[in-house]
Amino acid sequence: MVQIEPGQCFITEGETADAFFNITAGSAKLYKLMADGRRQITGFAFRGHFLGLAVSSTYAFSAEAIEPVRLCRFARARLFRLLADFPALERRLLERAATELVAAQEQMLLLGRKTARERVASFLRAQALAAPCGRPRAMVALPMRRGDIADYLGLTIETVSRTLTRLRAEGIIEIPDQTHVLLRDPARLVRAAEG
Amino acid sequence: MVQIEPGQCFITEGETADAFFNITAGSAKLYKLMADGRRQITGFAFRGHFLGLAVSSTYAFSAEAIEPVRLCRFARARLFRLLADFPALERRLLERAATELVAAQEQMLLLGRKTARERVASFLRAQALAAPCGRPRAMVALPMRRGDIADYLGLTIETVSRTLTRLRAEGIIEIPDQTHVLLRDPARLVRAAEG
DNA sequence: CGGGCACATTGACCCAGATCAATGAAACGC
DNA sequence: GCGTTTCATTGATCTGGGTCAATGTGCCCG
Repeated sequence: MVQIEPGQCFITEGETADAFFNITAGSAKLYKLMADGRRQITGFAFRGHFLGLAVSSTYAFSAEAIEPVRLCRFARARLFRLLADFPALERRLLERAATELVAAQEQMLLLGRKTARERVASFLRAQALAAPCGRPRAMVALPMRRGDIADYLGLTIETVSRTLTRLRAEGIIEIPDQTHVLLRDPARLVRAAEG
Repeated sequence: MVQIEPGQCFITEGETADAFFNITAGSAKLYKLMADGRRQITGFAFRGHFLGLAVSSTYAFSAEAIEPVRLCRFARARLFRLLADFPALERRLLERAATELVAAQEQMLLLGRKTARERVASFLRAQALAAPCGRPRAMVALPMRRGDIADYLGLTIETVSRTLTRLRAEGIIEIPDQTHVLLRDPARLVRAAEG
């Protein structure tokens, strides 16, 4: 059990993948960097997320805490022993991987084909649905910075900010503070997410 | 064992996911559609590829043959029996899923942050590496249409065409015919893929 | 309480790539 | 052999979102 403070990196792309993690609390961002500093956030991870299931010998992405993170760390060898002892775990990991693949495909559609407005609306919708608790909530927590949202949606900070402002002007959302968005008109948000 | 002709769709997004496929020959494109017809190709599938491992009850994407495809079709229940009988298969699927996740993350970086030139160069590079045979080849087969490449890279047909023309003008590639590209200067191609 | 810092918002302008519009160039049926 | 269809290429123009540049707005710490 390890505690990671906000801004601290606990997986680095390209390093030897000798461990496997399970987040038990907090939130983190997963990202890939290009040589010149361009960054793509490939996902956010919350409680229950498994990380570092690398097939290759090195990690394919980096991970950094957003809010304080607590995580269980397994050495790679120990993971394989666990998999051998508990077949149900392997099934569970396979299901998780399949779920993540579906999410990744949805994100490719977003990045490749959606407008800025559709991306931001889709993101807010997804955050509302994926929230730790069960059913979609009107109040969405955004623990990440605007720059993180931008790097997740393939946009710039300015475009994210302008788009949120426009959605607010249209009465679709409210922005009580920088880390929260209230979905005032979910139906129109869904329409904005499609086109 | 089923035979699918080019242009024929054998998985449809949203339909009940009652089967699981393994491609034994040919090539296919996997894609998601938006209501207004915008399309994102999330990947291409060749011999050996597993398809349709849906966690949810419906397929998350459609699949259509590019070249004639031969595939093994398993009913969902039969897959679960196979998984129970052959634990090695489950491990294999988990590895495949992890590999696909890594590829999906790389594609998110491409779609979110790379320029048109970098996307096309990255694509050619990846096709050279992923070719059915082992080591990277100079002659890359592109069985898909320009429109498929465009929808895979989040570009338009025109931009793909212009970018290929420019890479050829620079002496980085040759285009002997519409379905083949010869990598004349792999080192510069790699540089073009990064920035 | 007030200066400084980190982050977000807003405005003015620009450009990579989209769109619109011909023009090639294979492949096919007749 | 020769229209016809389909796909790719090329050119001209337009625009959504990027870039550059201030301007807010908390929040922390002395």
